Amino acid sequence: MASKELQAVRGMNDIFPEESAGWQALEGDLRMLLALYDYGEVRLPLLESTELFARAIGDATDIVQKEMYTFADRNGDSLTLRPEGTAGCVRAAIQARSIRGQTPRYYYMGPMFRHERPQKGRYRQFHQLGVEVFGLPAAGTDAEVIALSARILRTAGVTASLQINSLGSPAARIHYRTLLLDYLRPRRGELCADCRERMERNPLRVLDCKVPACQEIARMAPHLVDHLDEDSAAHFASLQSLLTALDIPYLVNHSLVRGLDYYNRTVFEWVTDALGAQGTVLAGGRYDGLVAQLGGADTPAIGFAVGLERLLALQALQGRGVEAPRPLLFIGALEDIAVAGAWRIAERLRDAGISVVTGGPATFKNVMKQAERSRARFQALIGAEQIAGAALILKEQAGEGRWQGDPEALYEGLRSLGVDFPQHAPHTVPNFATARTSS
RNA sequence: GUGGCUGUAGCUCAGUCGGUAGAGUCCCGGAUUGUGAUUCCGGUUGUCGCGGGUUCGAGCCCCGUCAGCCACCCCA
Repeated sequence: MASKELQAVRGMNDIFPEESAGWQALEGDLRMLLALYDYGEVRLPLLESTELFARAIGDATDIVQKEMYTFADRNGDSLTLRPEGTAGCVRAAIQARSIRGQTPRYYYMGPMFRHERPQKGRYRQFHQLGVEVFGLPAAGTDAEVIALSARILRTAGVTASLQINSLGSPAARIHYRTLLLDYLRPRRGELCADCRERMERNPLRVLDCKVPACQEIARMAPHLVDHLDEDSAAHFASLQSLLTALDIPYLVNHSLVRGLDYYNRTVFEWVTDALGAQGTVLAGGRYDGLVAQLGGADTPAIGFAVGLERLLALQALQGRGVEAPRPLLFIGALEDIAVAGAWRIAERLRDAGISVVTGGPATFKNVMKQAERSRARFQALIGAEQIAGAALILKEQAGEGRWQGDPEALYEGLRSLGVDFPQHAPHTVPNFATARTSS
């Protein structure tokens, strides 16, 4: 009896080999870049206590208000699938006491979850690379973190533009907020309904409303950067001169305020108009108060996150595809009697690091079709004749290369056609690993 | 959470006024071939996204629902 076909949860995607090859290439490039800046990977739980996100991100934010996957554990605890990575990373750093007297640079890569309506560049399960630096308050750190973000985009081959702003100290922000409200209140009637709502919840958000009338009002509003505390103003000025020195072009966007409560001073975003409404590909900022707020020692920090789906989408748009890896050799058995011999040869070649895909037994024509479909660089067919001692033909599928000889000597045949050994070798180094293992 | 568009074969798509499920491609088996060709024969291409309703009769009309896409909101 046929039952209803099961399908993935809305907004959660399966990634098959044609695509995962591109993911792996990107992830590999990212890890290489992170090593250049001495970042170490932290692998964090996908699930945290709901309270962590409520405290870190802010009770009034959209993420906490309506976008979290929250449910009760069997013992009644409220748990939440992480909607972003910073909160969990800070919690982990505090818990491990890893930031006492240290200045670690961490990164993590993996899925995040937000219950929003899916659309282009926005999914309910999506993937981010996040980086966080602890214990370094100076603007030089901000500049280096932004330089890393620029290098990531450059290496990925995507073009986007950098926007920066400063939110100042929490006190300066509160002061500015009252100034802004004083400015907005007489013009309340000209604002859209959303913005009248924003005036109550988060007045800074009025500044980047898309409604023309609101933009008009926002353009004349007092600028946050004109009302920074002295230290934050100096910090921001220092950052700008460092970016200039590093040849990183940027634009100061006075309406860039970010959606999470924990930011202070530097905030930045790399944006593009190539992805429809989801233009932010990488974003982050400084969050000097969060570690203390979550119970750790007072520790400055800064970080950012890149959306991997958006990065890959931009790469695809800009023609930077990655071809799925193909096997080196196809070995096809023609008759049943040839299977054992063919499989044994395949295993021996794999011992030598050669990637081999097998096919058959089937008719000659169909084995040839399988060979073509395998996308292997070389093919060799083994039939009853070869088992009985006849020579085997090794040929290059898309080229002219040919070799003929004993099936047992296929290794030599491949070498004579210019194949280097091994193609794949294990990465683990036994001596090093055992020396460091303590448990 | 709100709105618009779209769901028919593995894939790309037709389907008229409501009247018996279509094309191309791909795939599988076979004949010829005897190191990827051509030709020929045969086969599956399907709960028309799902569930109701109207009707003698629904792929088509109505309601609901699910999914995808796009936009709002918001964000990576």
